[in-house]
Amino acid sequence: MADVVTLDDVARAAGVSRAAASRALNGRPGVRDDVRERVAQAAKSLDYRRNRAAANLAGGSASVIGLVLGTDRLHDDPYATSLVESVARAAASRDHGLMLLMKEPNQTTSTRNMVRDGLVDGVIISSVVVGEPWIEDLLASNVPSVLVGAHPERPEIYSVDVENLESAAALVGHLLDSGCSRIATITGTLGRVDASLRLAGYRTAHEQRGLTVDESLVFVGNFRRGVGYDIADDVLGAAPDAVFAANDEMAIGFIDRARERSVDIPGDIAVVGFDGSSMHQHLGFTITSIIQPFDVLAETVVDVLVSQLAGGEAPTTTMVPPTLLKGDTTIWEIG
Amino acid sequence: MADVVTLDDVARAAGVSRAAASRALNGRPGVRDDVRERVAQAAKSLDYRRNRAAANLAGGSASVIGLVLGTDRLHDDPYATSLVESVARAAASRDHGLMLLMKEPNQTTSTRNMVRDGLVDGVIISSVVVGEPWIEDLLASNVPSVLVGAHPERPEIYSVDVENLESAAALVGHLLDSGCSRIATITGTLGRVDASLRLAGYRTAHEQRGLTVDESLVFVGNFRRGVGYDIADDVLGAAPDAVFAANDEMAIGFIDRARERSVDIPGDIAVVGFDGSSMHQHLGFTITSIIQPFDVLAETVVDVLVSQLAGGEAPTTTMVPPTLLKGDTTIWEIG
DNA sequence: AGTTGTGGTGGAAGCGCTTCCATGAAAGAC
DNA sequence: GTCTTTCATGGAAGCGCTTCCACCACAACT
Repeated sequence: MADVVTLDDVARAAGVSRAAASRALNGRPGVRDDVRERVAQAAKSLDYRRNRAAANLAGGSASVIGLVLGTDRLHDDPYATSLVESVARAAASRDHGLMLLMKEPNQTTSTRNMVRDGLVDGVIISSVVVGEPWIEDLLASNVPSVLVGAHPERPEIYSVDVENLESAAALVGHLLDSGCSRIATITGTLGRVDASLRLAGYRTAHEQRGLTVDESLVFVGNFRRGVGYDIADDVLGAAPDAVFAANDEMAIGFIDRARERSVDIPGDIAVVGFDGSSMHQHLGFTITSIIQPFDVLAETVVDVLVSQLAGGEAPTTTMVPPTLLKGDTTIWEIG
Repeated sequence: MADVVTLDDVARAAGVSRAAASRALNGRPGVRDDVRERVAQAAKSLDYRRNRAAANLAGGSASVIGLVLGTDRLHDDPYATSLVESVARAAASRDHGLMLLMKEPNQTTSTRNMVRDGLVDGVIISSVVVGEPWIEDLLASNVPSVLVGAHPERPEIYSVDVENLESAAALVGHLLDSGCSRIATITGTLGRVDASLRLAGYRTAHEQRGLTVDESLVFVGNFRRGVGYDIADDVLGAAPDAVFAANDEMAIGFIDRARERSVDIPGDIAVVGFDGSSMHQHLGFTITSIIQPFDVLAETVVDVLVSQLAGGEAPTTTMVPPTLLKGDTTIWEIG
């Protein structure tokens, strides 16, 4: 792969030792400013790039982060897909590599090994998998890690999150305030944090208004579009005047079935989702939803991890503000 | 990160030198079988994992492959999404890491640098980007690489492909043979190899039957669902009795619009797509299409790359057989 | 002037691995 | 029985980097 420019070359060109050059380039203290400048110049003019494998081996960082996904399928999981996309972008813009660590049949070994093998400096973990043995195993190995999505039972782990509970409560609250009284909900995969929080938000909205949740309006889903479709008949049977699906995918599934049965949305039933993923799908309509700001989320999570790697500090949990997407599946007052 | 088991430990436990242990573990010649066995035992019982950064630095391989994507968006690109998913799985199952190298604003540097930085042993490149400067640059740097999708002008580069042209021709041929006479086509992004080949297949099917293509039935698209929708009015204006969209996404867009205009599919117009991605989308119907066998494709492409890295040989171009998906958007004879 | 900082600097060690090369033992050839 | 060939084996070098530590110069104190 052609002649490689090493740190030695840079040091020589700058007239300093390799040690000084290394410090200069890595922003370590103990280098005079003019020397630092001189080294930078030399590096640039030689088109130097540090060998990350060597840096890593010598105790530095390889500048590679792993993204641990709680799923092995991307093709029907807009949330995971958007996360991958955004994190990849954010990592690249910070000159970090992104290693994709998907949940695998051989998860136990695979992901853990990538980390053990020293290929990855730190990991970003989708919080939905916290609690699973292979993740606990990973966390126990003390790799620097940041969760996407705070985990209530693990407040000590760094995390970046949107306000699942509050947002869900606001969304459902809006429905209640605009006159809906029988709001059904299709939950996400129970046991997943985001699913629980969104369900909790649903309950909170009711409680805040002194209302009691009719438990027969709570339907258990799994975040997949298919379940939204399949469960729609049951939901319709409960005669709700609104539906809060824990993500847009299930909302889409529900709407598909409802329309097949000639139910008017939002006329007969208002529908709200979560994630905002309906926006990208050219459905012909958009679902009222909470938009996960994936780009901001990803940039933040990468920044938190990178600063953690650099030994810096950051708030344990960083919140990212979500946005309300006023879609076509609810009725909005004029103005 | 706890105590790390090194090759030295393994060698000591097996009662051999580090050199021998290395050779044994890497399947290099010059080690007696019983020794090889003993080393393997020791490694297993110590739960040894080689440090890939060190291996890489020392001239070995890091067992990391890069996946170079021709897009920076996954969320509305089922093809890219499926590719990522399948390649990640295939790589993991072969104990290789997968570095995601998306096309970036700073593509020129980013991807190239990851490779230069020695983080990646070889790359898998989506052939759609061959010809772009940053890719040419990458190829010129002599990194072992394999294309997903053969590139007609670069037959010398290893590639794995499905028969785009032949499959498209078969699909369109089927429409012609079943009585359609005005088949419109919505092409992919012109300039992309797969788009050209599928269009060529469309023409070939006509030629094979001594028919001439009515050029007013050729509509230029870009593989996105939106364009399928937007261009639908024009397409319908040409009064076709069938439509061949260069991928399922555009077919979906077209169908959405056609149905809004109360066109019966497949009654009034038969529609065929490509990729088979409609399968995963719970649309309520499936589009007659050519299924890209992503898992097979991914495994093959990873295998070709890995064997290339190992210095082995492979056919320059490997073809993977696609499958016909008999969907609901064309009419099939009974039986 | 003598002493104690202070902070920039380079020498050298060493991260864990692969591979070159010299060594030595075993096996075949004369 | 000696001489060569073959092949497994271990010693040692070195991949490119970071960092420890000793060093030195200079400034700021008694």
